[in-house]
Amino acid sequence: MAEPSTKQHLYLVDGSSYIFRAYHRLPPLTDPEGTPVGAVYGYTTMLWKLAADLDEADGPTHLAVILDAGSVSFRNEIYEHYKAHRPDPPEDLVPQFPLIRDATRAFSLPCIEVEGLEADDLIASYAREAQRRGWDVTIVSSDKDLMQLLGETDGARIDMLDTMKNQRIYLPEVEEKFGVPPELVGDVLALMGDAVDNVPGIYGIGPKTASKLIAEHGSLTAALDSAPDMKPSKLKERLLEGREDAELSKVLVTLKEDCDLPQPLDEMQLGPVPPEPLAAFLSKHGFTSLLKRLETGTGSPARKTDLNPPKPDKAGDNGAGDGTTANRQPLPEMPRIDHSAYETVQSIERLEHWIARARAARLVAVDTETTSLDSVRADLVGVSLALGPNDACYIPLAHGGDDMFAQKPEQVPMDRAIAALKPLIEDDSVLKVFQNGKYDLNVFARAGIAVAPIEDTMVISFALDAGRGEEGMGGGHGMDELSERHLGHTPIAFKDVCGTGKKAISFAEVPLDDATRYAAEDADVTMRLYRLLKPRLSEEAGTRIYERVDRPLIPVVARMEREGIKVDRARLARLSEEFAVEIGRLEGEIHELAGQEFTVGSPKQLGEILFDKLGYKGGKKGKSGQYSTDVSVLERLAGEGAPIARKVLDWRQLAKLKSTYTDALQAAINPATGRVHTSYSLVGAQTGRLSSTDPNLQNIPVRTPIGRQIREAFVPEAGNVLLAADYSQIELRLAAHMAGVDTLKEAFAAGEDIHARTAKEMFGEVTRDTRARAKTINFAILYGISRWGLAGRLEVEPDEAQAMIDTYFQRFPGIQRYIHETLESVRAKGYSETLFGRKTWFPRINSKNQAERQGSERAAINAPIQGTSADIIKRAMARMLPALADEGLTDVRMLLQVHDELVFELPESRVEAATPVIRRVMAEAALPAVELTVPLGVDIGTGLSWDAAH
DNA sequence: CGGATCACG
DNA sequence: GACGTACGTGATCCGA
Repeated sequence: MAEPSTKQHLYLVDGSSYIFRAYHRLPPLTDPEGTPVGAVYGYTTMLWKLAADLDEADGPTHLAVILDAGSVSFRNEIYEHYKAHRPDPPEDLVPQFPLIRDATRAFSLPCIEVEGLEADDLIASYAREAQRRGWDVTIVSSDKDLMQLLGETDGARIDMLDTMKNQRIYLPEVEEKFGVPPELVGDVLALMGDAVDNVPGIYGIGPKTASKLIAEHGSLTAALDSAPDMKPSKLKERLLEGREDAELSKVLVTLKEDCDLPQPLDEMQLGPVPPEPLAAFLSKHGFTSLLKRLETGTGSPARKTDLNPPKPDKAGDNGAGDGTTANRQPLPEMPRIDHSAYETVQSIERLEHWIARARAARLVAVDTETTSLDSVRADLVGVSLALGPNDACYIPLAHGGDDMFAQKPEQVPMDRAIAALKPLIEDDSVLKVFQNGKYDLNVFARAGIAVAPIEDTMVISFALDAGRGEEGMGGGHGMDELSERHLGHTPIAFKDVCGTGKKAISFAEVPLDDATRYAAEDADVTMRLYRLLKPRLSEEAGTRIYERVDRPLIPVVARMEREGIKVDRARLARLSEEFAVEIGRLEGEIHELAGQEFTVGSPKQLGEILFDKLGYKGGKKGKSGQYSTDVSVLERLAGEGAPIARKVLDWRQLAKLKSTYTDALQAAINPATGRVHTSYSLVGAQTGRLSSTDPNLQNIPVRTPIGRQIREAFVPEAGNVLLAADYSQIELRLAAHMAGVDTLKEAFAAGEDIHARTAKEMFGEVTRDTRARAKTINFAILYGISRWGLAGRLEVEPDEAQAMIDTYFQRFPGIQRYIHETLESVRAKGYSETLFGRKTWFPRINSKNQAERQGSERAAINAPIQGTSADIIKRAMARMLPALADEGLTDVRMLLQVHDELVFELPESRVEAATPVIRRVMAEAALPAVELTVPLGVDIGTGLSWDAAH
């Protein structure tokens, strides 16, 4: 081996870690074919710069790219959880992994990966080998694990280069970050752990403590050995308890420096880059500025002798499905979205053609375009259909606006199109796939079309992935998010087509070519999502909840939205006025007491008035540095004789009622129906509950007399009544069943007052006070109790609260076991389950962050109970109208759902007949799937307002 | 646009 | 080095 005349300098590029960082720092570019290439572009420019540094003083003479191969390494044999909790890479990054290899080949650079070895290990081994030969080495990465390698041996130096920050990393930088020299970095890492790689470290020891300990004792072993002699402290306990974790972690973070080297160092020599494959690559992905530079030779990259000839490129055809790589979630074989493949259907003949094809396929994705987000007000503008990837069309129906004299584009007349589509959309042998089908059902309903049968990708996603969102990755079920996550594709944004804010235009004004790209793409994406998600239902046990609970509910909830509920506008207006007068009066008094005018609605100003100006005691600032002025604080001040506090409380109540209810509800009345139509979200709450928006009719006041006046404004049509049916204590009943608490089950069976019974068990006697406390404790149990939380609510010391919890567990054996078993199961599986099989995911259940973890634990205790209750009322809703119809009660309308309550409107004459049916359907809603060991009680009332029906 | 507050189950 | 104590929602207002 001849000694080189000048010093050799090997650059080792940590390709895998680079691409993750580039992805997050660069905008989401796509190439001409629609493949996301933002990270690849960053990677390409980096290689360009490195290769161009060939003749620089400290530049590379040799260069190789090292990649991770696969997701399992020898470290998993040592520790099965290693890197186990890494979120899957973002979907628009996945197709870029194979392109990294393409880019490297385009530069004719060696690209090295070995199954079972991480890039870090290969880098370490190559670096040491080069160092032995007396070469300098630069590791192009910013991975802290690699900092262990830095330093100089026999004049051969290893350093790092962070190209993103354009920063050299050497001993001072390591010292600054870890407070120790490179050879001790591994020891620090072993103590502190690494949440991203799931290296445990020692629980409760962070970077600060870890580097302090290692710096002080000189090594991990010495630090651990020192523990027994330390004076008693949390740290001492943690060190003693965590010794094994730390030793395991040390093994995990130690780099393997003696890997077999698949390609000799000499072959990594860098020379001028041959322009040919590079030009082809740059042009394919639309990197035009680099292409221009290559052609003009300005700053052209260097090249190396061609030892790694590019192979024929197959992966590039699809950008996905290249199963060779860290691509752990291979995309299905679908061609990329191609907007030019879509058809604009402008004649009845073409429409008939598409309808015939859809019939033959028996499966079609459908999407409607309208004038409004409010499905009950929306007018139909067009319909899109998709039969398969890129096989989609858009049928414009009302483009050109409603100006009768304006020039309108050629389109099938609305009535002819509706007449042609109706038989297809109503055909029970053709499955219609929607994304959020409830919306389209309402739109079609207004056009006189009753859609069935349907599938809904949004609802399927919810059955599979509720709660699954993690840091940096959305967990929603909207089309754009699903497309990003599952297809790696960003659909055209609505705002790019219609604009936003004042300049926004109606979809009816969008030119047909833009409209077609947008609308047909939505149907296309929906069909693609369906193909991907539907098979997962059976693979991941989602079929039961989807088919038996959520899917049947879609048309039922759509119908409830269309029904709406009548509100008495005059009554609300009167209330608004009364509230306004009272608010004005209180405001004057508050200003008087404060000695100045200020914005009463500003918690910031109020806090300063109360605690700084007026000098009341006990002001507590939160982390925003602001005094808290919430009810509990103001109640306390009022009790301590601060007259202003009571007035502010009254002011707040009225201001809330006026702005959120009396004013807003009047504005929400649909002029066409004279009723208020809420929109329910089927995927809003992670537990499976519905949520209600625009307006929210699930939080109409009920707890105070003044608030209940608002309920009085919810009324039936003349000759009708409102009927409210609610489950009594359903969550406590379910808890008694699920935890198998005999005492509670017996009490429910006997129809006892459950809080009173709890009081008797807990305190020996039932008084107003003990019953109230028992009620609080019952709820605390459902929500995942902590002694401090309960102490705060009951205004007792944490010790006393703990004693009550102990008593509760003792009196109601089963509860503690339920909590323990639920948590164990969620920790192991990652999700909780309801009695009907609904999953809720808890990605933070094993978090190292205590607050985060405990939060997840409380939610996980509650989710099966709240979720089972939601399943039950949903089943009742799906059965309700058919059950009533069976009794000839076709004029009962189901209007609202408020978690454990259903509200109906019906002719007064029907109350007697309907009441037992409603009661039976609700009480038996769990059957036959689940046989509960407690009865479900249902309270029913009727009246001429929602308030009176209670 | 986030925080504070408060309406509901 | 800390931390923040009850589950699940949505609407409104203030103020940066």
